[in-house]
Amino acid sequence: MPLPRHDTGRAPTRLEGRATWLVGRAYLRSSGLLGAGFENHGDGLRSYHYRLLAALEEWGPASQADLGRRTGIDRSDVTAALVELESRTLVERSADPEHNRRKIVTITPAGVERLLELDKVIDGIQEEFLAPLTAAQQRQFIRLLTRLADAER
Amino acid sequence: MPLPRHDTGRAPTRLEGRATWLVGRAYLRSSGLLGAGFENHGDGLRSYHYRLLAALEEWGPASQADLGRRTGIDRSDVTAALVELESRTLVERSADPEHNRRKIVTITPAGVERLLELDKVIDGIQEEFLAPLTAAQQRQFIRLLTRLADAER
DNA sequence: ATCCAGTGTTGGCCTTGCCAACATAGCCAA
DNA sequence: TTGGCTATGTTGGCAAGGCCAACACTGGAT
Repeated sequence: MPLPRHDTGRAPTRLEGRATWLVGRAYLRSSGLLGAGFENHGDGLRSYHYRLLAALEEWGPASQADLGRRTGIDRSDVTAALVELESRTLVERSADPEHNRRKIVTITPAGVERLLELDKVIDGIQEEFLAPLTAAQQRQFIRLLTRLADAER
Repeated sequence: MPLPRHDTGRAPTRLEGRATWLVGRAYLRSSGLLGAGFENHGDGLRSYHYRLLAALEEWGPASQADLGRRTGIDRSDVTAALVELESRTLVERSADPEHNRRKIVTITPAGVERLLELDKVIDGIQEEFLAPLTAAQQRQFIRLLTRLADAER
């Protein structure tokens, strides 16, 4: 999958030291590893699918709108991803009996199974991604990163 | 300036703690801030333009192909960005006398000026981005990030 | 003289995150 | 009860960023 090159040459020094630049490069590596992981072991599923399966497994059945709100995925993208998941019987969609427009989405046993497989793959990628750091550094990195990721703006 | 929402709800817990997820969120925040900065003070220039100006200022005149190799930007995108920069007279392109097909790109005084302005904007964004961390944490974060960003794979 | 590698350009593709419009369903108030 | 408001799922599209392929050249190397 689209994995950036940056084959040759270093970036201009005014970029090299900047946090935003480094975060971009780290993200590039991260998403490269994830992309490769999904490609090799994901059977065509993408990160959206994983997120939705995880949400369903953790919070139980939900409407598509709820799913979108809680995962931060747009309604339209939720629809598309669920259609895909349903076609693989990893998920079931049924009409809400008390609200005919709404659909209740449920993860199937096969969906849970697939989710656990993906978990393993993704855990492996975490190790690979963090490999350049010692265990203590990894903990520290995640601590700092959490602060930054959750910041107000 | 596409800035993600994630209005409601936390992510599933299996995502929250993972480094790749956090890096993605941090990158989202980073690129959101950068996008806003370019939008407000960038006069329509984007990150490609900044990278090219920076490369030209730091390494001096270069051919487009060299520029692409050294900044990691695709040849075709280099062309498009340079056309834009040239139309604002931030850059000059002239035929290489000893290789008629090649073009030598040079940054103009106005280009340097614009670059320095953008530098200020981007420096401000660094502060904003790193604000949740103490100064010591910021140094540590950048150190760890550098290791991760530059890793082999 | 011929082939090959490099150069700039055009045009296209894919992915991720969005938004807008639509038809429909339920709800609340007047 | 009727009207309006909001919520829901769906379709279709858009934009930015990162790519690739093809093309017409140019200059060297063989």
